[in-house]
Amino acid sequence: MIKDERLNRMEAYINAQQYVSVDELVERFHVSKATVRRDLDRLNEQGAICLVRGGARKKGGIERELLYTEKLGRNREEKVRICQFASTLIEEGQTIFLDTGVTSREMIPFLAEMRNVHVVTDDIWIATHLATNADIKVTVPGGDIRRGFYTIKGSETESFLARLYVDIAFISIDAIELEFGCSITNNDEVLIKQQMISHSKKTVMIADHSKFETVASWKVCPLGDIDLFITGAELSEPIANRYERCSITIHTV
Amino acid sequence: MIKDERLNRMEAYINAQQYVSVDELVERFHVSKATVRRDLDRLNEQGAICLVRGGARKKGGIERELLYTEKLGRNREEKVRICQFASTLIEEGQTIFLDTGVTSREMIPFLAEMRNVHVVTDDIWIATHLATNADIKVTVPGGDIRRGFYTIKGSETESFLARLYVDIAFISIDAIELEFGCSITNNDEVLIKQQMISHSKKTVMIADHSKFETVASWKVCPLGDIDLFITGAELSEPIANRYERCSITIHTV
DNA sequence: GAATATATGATTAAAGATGAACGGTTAAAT
DNA sequence: ATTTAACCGTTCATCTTTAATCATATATTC
Repeated sequence: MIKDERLNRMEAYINAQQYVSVDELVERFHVSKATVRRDLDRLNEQGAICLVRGGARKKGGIERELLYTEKLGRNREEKVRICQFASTLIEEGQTIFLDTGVTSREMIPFLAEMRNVHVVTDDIWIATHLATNADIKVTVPGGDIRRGFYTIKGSETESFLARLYVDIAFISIDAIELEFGCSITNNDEVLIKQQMISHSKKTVMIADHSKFETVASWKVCPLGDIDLFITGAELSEPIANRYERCSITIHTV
Repeated sequence: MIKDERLNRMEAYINAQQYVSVDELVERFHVSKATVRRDLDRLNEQGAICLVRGGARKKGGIERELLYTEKLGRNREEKVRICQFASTLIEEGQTIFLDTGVTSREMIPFLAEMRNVHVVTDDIWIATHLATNADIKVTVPGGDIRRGFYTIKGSETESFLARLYVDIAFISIDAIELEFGCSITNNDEVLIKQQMISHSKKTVMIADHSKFETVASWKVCPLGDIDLFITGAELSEPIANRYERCSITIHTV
């Protein structure tokens, strides 16, 4: 086994077991005590575990896992704010559609705190994480997986969503512009997004401020189709005002 | 094998395995250490993988979850053997169904090395991992997620699978017994498994030896419905023979 | 077909990782 | 308080991995 792999597994093992002795690790990883100690030292330096006499102990809290995701993606902190507000719109007993995308992922922790909510999502990454962490009903449409993006797509997806009507559709988008409306780079998802926009009591767009005043290849809908845009306070005042003047509702958080 | 193909496969293999040593790659691709290193360097430059001492690691966060199950799962090594053999049954251009379950998960690395194969699975954990690691077409049925098990189920799933016919269905099961046949503990999945068994040219059961000679609550099908059972060599000779005498085909690995 | 570029495998020195041994330290048992 | 056993850190010899160089083989280009 590669050293790096051993370190990773050791960390995972310690986290799973709460506490492990050096001898136990020697057995499990087939290395000498000296090496185990060196490994534990290293994990300790990284702040991954807690050294104790005779072995190591799991470090309390989730701070490390957060570090991972924190690095992922631009404007993550803004996305969290957007989703926090978005989640307050959801009421007990409602069915919501959660569109695929990295912004939508930030909804997971807030959905995890809810109970009587039914989430339909075309993102298997989100579905998988909701299935693990949340105690709510999760449904996915059928279809083909778009590699790397975890998106379910295709005719099967479209016919599934055609039969679905939800209370709120949370849609994410690549570009927002007054003239061209909402647009995305991938043609495959146009029909799906359109369907969810028309098959929902309320359509909410979750998009960080960088999406405004840009245009992508494929038009999804005019801005008027969206009931509410949620974006970060980073969106400049003049731009926001210009949209408001065209009767577009933007909520900045 | 030409260089470009080797690089592609190497990348897929590393992504599927999480960690791979230089020696392992030397074995697998029949090239020298020097070449493997050069290949890894190149993949690293492209940002496709992550170099570590002794080999390479999948880029991005290591799937901790996989590492957990790897250690915690019973008979994992046997399951790997079973899946390795099972994967050899798949031919170029075929569509296969891969049933939900921990055994099925071990198919992922072998599927990751294939190209022209279409996988349909009712397990979003498997779908997510194939979407990340493998370069093959993946399809999921629509339906509700069974919490903690990552299984897609419900009437939507059933109607989807009713419209599907595959070359090989790889089914996993909780219990196998001569009289009662194949059975599972969860009623929800009975119909789905039945549908896949009848809607496939060939039905292959992947089950570790501990499943034999046990009975679970819900009958799925008689043993005769299964074309081939694959299990570990741990299955005792007398038991295997008894099944063979009843015209049940068991392949032990 | 010759010249050039690219790919591969062998060799080797330097860096890194490992395991054993030893002495000092700590914690528990008496 | 003393003893005892386990634990920890250090040092050093050994083995593994890496990176660089060179020679050979294979493709490409003109």
